[in-house]
Amino acid sequence: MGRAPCCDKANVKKGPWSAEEDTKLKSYIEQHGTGGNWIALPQKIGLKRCGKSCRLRWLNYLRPNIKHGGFSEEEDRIICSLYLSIGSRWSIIAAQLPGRTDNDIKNYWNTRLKKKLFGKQRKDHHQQQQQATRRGNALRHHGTVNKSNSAIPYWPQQQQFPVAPSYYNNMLSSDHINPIENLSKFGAQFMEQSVYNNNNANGYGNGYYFPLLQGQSSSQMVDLENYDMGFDDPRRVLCGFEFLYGDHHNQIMGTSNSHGYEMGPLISSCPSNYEAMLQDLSTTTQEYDTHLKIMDSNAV
DNA sequence: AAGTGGCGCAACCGCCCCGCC
DNA sequence: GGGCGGGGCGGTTGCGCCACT
Repeated sequence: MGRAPCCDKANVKKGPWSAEEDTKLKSYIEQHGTGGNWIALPQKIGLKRCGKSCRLRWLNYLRPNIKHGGFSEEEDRIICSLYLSIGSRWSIIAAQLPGRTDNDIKNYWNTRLKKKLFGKQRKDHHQQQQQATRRGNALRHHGTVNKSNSAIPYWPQQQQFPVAPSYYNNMLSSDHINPIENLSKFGAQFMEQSVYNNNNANGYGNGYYFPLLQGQSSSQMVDLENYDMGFDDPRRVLCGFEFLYGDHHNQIMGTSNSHGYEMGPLISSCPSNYEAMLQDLSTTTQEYDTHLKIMDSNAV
């Protein structure tokens, strides 16, 4: 047996709120507060709405100092880093962004930011133009940007490497977070070790994964024997995603010892089919190098 | 002009948490 | 301690708008 509904579903109005309903709800709460009981609130005001609906309307739209749309780069960055840390706990993320609601951030993530970060399959130029036009129109329609911004290009395409296998999770004591998977989602690049060194003479076999360092293209070889940069080496960055390592830094990046550099355990093992996944990638190394150059030129 | 598909957003649904009795 | 019920939350859906065919 399910629990009783919070209101009489047959006698409540659903769908978009009218201006009159908004006014009623807003003026009442501003004068009397919620009274600590949302369920009873609509009856007091004379609204044929579910209490939960009233709460949602107030929190997401009517309460003061709410911002809609127009997310800044800084807000993007905060959302991304928090999402990586805590996942889809939108209320907590929203608490870090004054004026933003969890619903707004959730929508923003699902409709735009996710695409920006995950990238999409490469589409032909025509399709990208189409999407840019449509998005610009949509933004104009909702009044979030002015016309001068309507021609902003579609989200840049992000090179996608397959995510690390889930059994890495077992190697983490704290929680379910899989750093490689998450870093990959956010654009961090990992290269299969055999790309750099095929002879395995140093004890590293195929199927080991290196973070692709900033400014480094997949065509550049890395000499494992001399791959001994310290933790403070400025080259040791993952295209700007190093701030996302958190507690898993050593597990990803490994440690230095008297023999030189050792990859972290999360990089130094993988299932045999991972290589096959890599081979299935349609994007070639050349395309990726081009992508890097574009990123570099955009960064200037 | 009509149909179609993509997109973004508001709102709903249903589950879980937690305080109260 | 256990049940109840309101609040809170994340996932999902519905709808309007627009461009394109």
